[in-house]
Parts: sequence; C-alpha cells; structure tokens
Amino acid sequence: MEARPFNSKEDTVLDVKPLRCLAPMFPAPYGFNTTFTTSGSAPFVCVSPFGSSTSGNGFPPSFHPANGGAANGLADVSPINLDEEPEPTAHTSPSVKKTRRRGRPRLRADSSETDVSEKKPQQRKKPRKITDLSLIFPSSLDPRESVEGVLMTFDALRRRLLQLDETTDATKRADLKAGAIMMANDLRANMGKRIGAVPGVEIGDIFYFRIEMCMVGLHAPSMAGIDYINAKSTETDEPTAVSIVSAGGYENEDGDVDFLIYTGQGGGTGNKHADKKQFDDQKLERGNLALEKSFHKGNLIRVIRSAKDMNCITGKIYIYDGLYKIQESWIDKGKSGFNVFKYKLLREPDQPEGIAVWKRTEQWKASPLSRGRVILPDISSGVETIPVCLVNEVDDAKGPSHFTYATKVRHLRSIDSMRALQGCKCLSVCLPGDANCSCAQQNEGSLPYSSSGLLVSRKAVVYECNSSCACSVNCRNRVTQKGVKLHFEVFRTRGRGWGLRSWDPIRAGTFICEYTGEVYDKVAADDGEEEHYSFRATYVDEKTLKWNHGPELLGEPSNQSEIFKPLPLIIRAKNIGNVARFMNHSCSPNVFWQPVMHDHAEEGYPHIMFFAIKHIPPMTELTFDYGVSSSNVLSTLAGTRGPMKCLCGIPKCRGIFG
DNA sequence: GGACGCTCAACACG
DNA sequence: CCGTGTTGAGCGTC
Repeated sequence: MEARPFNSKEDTVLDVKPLRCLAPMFPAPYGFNTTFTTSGSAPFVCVSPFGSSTSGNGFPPSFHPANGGAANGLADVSPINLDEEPEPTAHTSPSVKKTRRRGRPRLRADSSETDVSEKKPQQRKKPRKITDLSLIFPSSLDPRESVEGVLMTFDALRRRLLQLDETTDATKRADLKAGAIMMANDLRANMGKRIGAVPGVEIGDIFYFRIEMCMVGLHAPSMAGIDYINAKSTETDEPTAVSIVSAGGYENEDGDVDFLIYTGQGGGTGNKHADKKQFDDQKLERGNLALEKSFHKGNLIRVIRSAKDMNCITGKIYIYDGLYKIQESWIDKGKSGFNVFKYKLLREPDQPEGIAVWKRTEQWKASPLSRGRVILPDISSGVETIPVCLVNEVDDAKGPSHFTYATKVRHLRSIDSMRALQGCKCLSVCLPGDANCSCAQQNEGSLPYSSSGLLVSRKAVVYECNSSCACSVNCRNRVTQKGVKLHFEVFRTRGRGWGLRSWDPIRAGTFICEYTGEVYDKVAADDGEEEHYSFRATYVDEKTLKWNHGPELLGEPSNQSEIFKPLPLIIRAKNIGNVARFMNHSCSPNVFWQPVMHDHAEEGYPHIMFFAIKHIPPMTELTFDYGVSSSNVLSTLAGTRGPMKCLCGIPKCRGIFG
C-alpha cells in the first residue's frame, strides 16, 4: 500500500499548473470578407477564425487553416448569443432566429405533466424564450468560453430533463429537448456556416450528441452527415461542403488517422430505411454535389469521426479531428449493386492530434505494456482496481516523493464513533419518483445521479445510499463509494511538476475520484505546517457555481447560493493520498469537487469527490480550481507560506491560488 | 415565408 | 448484445 520512495528535488515544489492557454484574441479577422451567414444575422462579434490554440489536449499551439485561398471561411462569431441588452439588439437583426423555428411543432419545454400523453402528442408547447438571460449567462468575447458555456449549459439541462422525465413516463430524448430550449433562447455559438476552423472548438474535442456539434457551429445538421453552404449563399452559386461526420452509417471508410474514404449520401442507405439496404443510385445532388464542388475548389473540410465508447449508452462518441481536403472522388458500386459516390479526404498536415490520441489510449487500455516511458506500472501498488501508471515523457525526474497510496480518507477518530446516516427502505434499488425513498428526500427529492451514474447537479451535499439502507450495491445512488473507474496516469508536466490525466474520455458529470488523505479540522491543522498537497473546502470557482445552469431555463428557482457552503475540514495528502493529490490548479478547470456523504453523518467532514465539469478528451490534464483560502492569507501573514503564483495564463487568471 | 422532405440519431423494445 | 422499429431536429429546397 505504499508507493516507492522517490527522491526528486523539485518535488517540494507544489505542482503548479498552467494550462488551457487560450489564444489571444485577434482584433480583427485576417482577410475574411465573405460572410455566408445563412441568416440575416444578429449582432455578431468578430473573432479570429483561427480559434484558440492548444488547450484541450495540451497539444502544440495552433494550426492555422489555409490562408488566402479563394474559398475561405468567414469570421462572424456570436458569443453565447443572448439577446444582448447592452446592445439593444435593435430592430435590425433579431429577426433571424425568431422566424426560423416555425416549421414544425417543437418539444415542450416546461414540465407540466398534465398534457403529457395524448395519442398524437403533436402540438407540444414550444420551448419558452426566457427574457432575461444576461444575468445568468454573461456574454463572453472569448470563443472558447462561449463554446464551453453552451455545452455546459446544454448538458446541465439535459441531465435535469432526464431526471424529471424519469418520474413521469414522458418520452425521453432529453438531448433534443434540451437542444430545443437552447436554440429557442439563442444559447449557441458560431451561428452561420463557415469554412475551416470554428472559433472555440479545438481539435480533439469530444461530443456525445449530434445536437451538441450543432449548437457550437461545428456541424449543423441534426442527422445528416454532410454539412454544406447552399448554392445561393456562395459567391459562385455552387454549394460548398464545410464538414462531415464519419460515424459508420455507410459501408467502408476509416482505416488511417491521416485520411478517410467517405461515402456520399442518398440512395436509401443511412438511416432512412431500417434495413439500411441501398435501393437506388446515389445522385449528384445535395451533400454529394457540395463535396464534388469542394473537391474542385480545394476548400477545407472539417471532419468529425466517431469512436466506440461503451460507457456511453449510444455506444459512441464524436471526436473533432480537424481539417481535411478532398483528394479525389469517384463513383463506386455499393454492396447492393447501386452507385455510390466516394470521396477520399486527406488530413491537413501540422495539426494537433485528434482521433489518433483516442486510438493510442485504446491500445494502451488493451495492453498497458504498450504505453512507453512508464516509470511505474501502478503507482497505487494494486490498491486501485485499475492500475495508475506513472510516466515521464519530458525530463529525468524519477517520480514524486514518497507517499502512501490510500483509497480512503483517514479521520482523526474512527468512523464507528461517528453518527450514522439514516437509510432508505427501498428493496433492490432506489427508483426515481419513489416518494417513500428517504435517500431521495435527503437529496432534495430526486436521486442525485442519472441512470448512467452522472451527477445531475451540484449540491451543498450529496447523500448516497449507505450501510443502513435496504437497497443493494446495484442501487444507482451508490456511485462515489465504489471508487474510481477510470484509467488514470500520473505524468510529468512541463514546468509544473506532476499532473493527472485519463486514458478514457470523460463525460460531463462523471465521478472522477475522491480526495483522500488525513482529515483534520482547521483548528487542529493550523500549525503552520507544510501545506503542499492539501485540500481546503473554502472556495468554489465561478464555473462550478454555474454548473447547474439548467434550472433557470426550466423556470425552476436558481439555487446557486445553496450549492456551496465552506467546510472546516482540511485534507492532507502529503503523506497519505491517492491520484487526487496530483491534480494541479487551473483558473479554468475541468473538474470540480462535491461533498458526498456515504459512511457517516458528520456534516462538517463529508467526502470530497471530484466530478467532470465538461466532456474531457483522453490525455487532457485534469485540474480544479484551488481557490484562494483565507487560511493561506493567514499563513502568509505568519510568514510560513503564501498563495502560489498561478501559471495558468488564461485571460481570466486570478494570478494566485492556494 | 411556410411546408415538406432529407438525413452516418438516439433510444426503447424484443 | 443484437437487430429493428419509432420518433425525430435542423436546414435546404420548393
């Protein structure tokens, strides 16, 4: 149960963590003058089409899409599109989105369960437009923030809708319901089609629903695989392809990470018919025509590839793989003997890795020995069910200084001497909508996790089922108590000590790990001792406070003030700890902490559990916001140690943390 | 501008 | 776990 003692000088340095360096904003786009805004267009803000650089994956900075070429992208970007109040949206523009959704009945946005099920649930209420969103969603000029904000809000909505629907027998598809609400409120980024990079979306970004890519302007169609600018909106009067989704719906394709053979649409393949049999020749129209024209024009095309992910109910995720160009096209015979169009796309050079990262981590998971530069195959010495390997690809450090790996916290007094939680009387498993479940009651009336184990919303405290409960270990209200389920690696960062990342893609709301160590309270701990590798629950960052932002859109009261209360506990992981002790700080984190109770009832000393703020691609460093604790101010005064200088370098960096 | 039709979803059911 | 049936959204097109 102990990790090897290592001796490394700089281990005494706290792992400071910069990261997510967003590209500086360019004052004006480079020579982009064409605007294909399919719509009239709202008050847009111009942002460099080059998007941001590294972030997401810690990959080398920025790839610049081909320049100058005739057919180039445009640069209009709407930040999270609210009905800006400072810019009195004015009569000039707002028309765009209002008029658009008319074509067909929309999903109902409210949760009045009265009108749920008539036989033909046709006329459902369309999502309500919330008027004053500006307070909830301050508009951001930073494209990455806009995109993240849209996705985070969407998923919060989706999880909440799923939770609400479970108690009724309402139709599912919470993704579409949430998407409809987002669209109705113009909560989206990058409206209008563009060629090339999409500001705020980075290569390697992952998605779990097609509608997510639609909302951030990466790929507009909700189902179709080819996105294109229609003929009327282009200068040449020819349709122009902008992006494709390669998701295995057609024969062939795939193969390498550098190229792709893509099959055209139509002819009866795809999903139109259940048998998926082609019954007609494909025609050179719509997406096929657009691809053909793009081939001749040589314009860039975004490629989104899908990958198998068994943790996800749909069984796949989407990975943005960057820009490609069509190298050749031809007509082929499909299995059914009808003509199909084929397009060979070549990946542009010098781009950060996209699908390649995923392929590599999959291989590592299958055979961990194939992971190179390993210092130690399992830093947990077998205590975790999944090994945590230690790697160094950047320098000569041999590993962190000695500590004892422990999957559980160590309290000053025994758990037995603490008050016990009350238990529910649910047989087998707790079910949503069961008013008698006392555990649900403790959690504000709902089970805190979705059926797939995702945290629905942040709360001051989450109560899991426990040893006093009648339900079994299969109950869905037992998530964090079961420990980590991800393939972690502790790795050497560049200049910030050791860090933590995962081989698995992580969906927003996923439980990541507990912060284990020796639990003290403030008084007992205030001895000016070494405070590296310690956790304090005195601060929650803004992004985490906003993680729940579904409620307002559903007309539910905002509970931001209730989702955080400071706790007296301090967890020291200097001598005893787990993977959490390697998580570095960021002012733009992808992980947050959440108090959880599951084995005792001492409110001041809950377990500190970490969850994903957003979808996290494999090999992305996991970080949370350390905050600035008042006790650190005290220790500064005492001359022991002050806040650390933050190196995260994002525009909103506070400068210090710890 | 409105309705219709197209499409490498997503999920439930057996 | 799989096939497959069902209800779909945005957006181009007419």
